[in-house]
Amino acid sequence: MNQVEVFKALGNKNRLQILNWLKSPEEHFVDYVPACGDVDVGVCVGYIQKKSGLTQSTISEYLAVLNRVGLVSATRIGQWTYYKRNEETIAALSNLMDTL
Amino acid sequence: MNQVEVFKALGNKNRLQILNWLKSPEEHFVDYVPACGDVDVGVCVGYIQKKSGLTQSTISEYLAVLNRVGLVSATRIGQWTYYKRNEETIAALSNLMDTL
DNA sequence: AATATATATCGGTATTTCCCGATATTCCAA
DNA sequence: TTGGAATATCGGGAAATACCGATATATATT
Repeated sequence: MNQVEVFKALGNKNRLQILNWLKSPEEHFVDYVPACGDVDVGVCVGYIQKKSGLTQSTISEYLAVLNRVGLVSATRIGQWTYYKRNEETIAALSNLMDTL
Repeated sequence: MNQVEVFKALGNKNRLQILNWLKSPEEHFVDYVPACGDVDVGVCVGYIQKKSGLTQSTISEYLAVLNRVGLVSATRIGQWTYYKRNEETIAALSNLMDTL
């Protein structure tokens, strides 16, 4: 995990917001239904885009940033890409903060 | 504490480095001596500047940034300004990470 | 094959950040 | 009170980031 890059990714209110929304999709996304039955793959780009009010390209870019630094993971299913939090990285970062 | 601003402050390898050096000044700064007897006021700008290799103005600016977001605190004594980690903010951030 | 939908990528402008040199300010010492 | 030392602030060029619209790509439907 690249600390500096992770912090940069977190240094933006919209990305921070997205990360927060993804904590409880059912609460934040009206139309949300767990995508693959029992396997939770997260939330598709379109939902996040609508809720954010930013453009599709911007959100796609932001999700790519979060994905690149490992804060979320992506799953492509058909024409949708689902993003969900990568709790491992987030936990690792949390631990790292204790030794910052 | 402004999360976004704190993360921005942390999203720079030099500032992250400084914060790390300040964890154990006696270990990182050759000439370091606790400035005010038993009261630890931290490390003066000059020491940090020399170790970093960056210019005086840049370091002064970086320390101001860290100070503004509450990651360090400053104490002016005579012609020196001493900076030390603000463990309260750092701990608060660490806790906040758990609920990120 | 043609079309529609979801997402990614590209190109661009405005803003911010990085880091510098020069200058100002503050305090101390002679 | 003049000079020197430590730090802060100012002005700026280069690079990165924020966010957009337009276009490309991939998949699904007909």
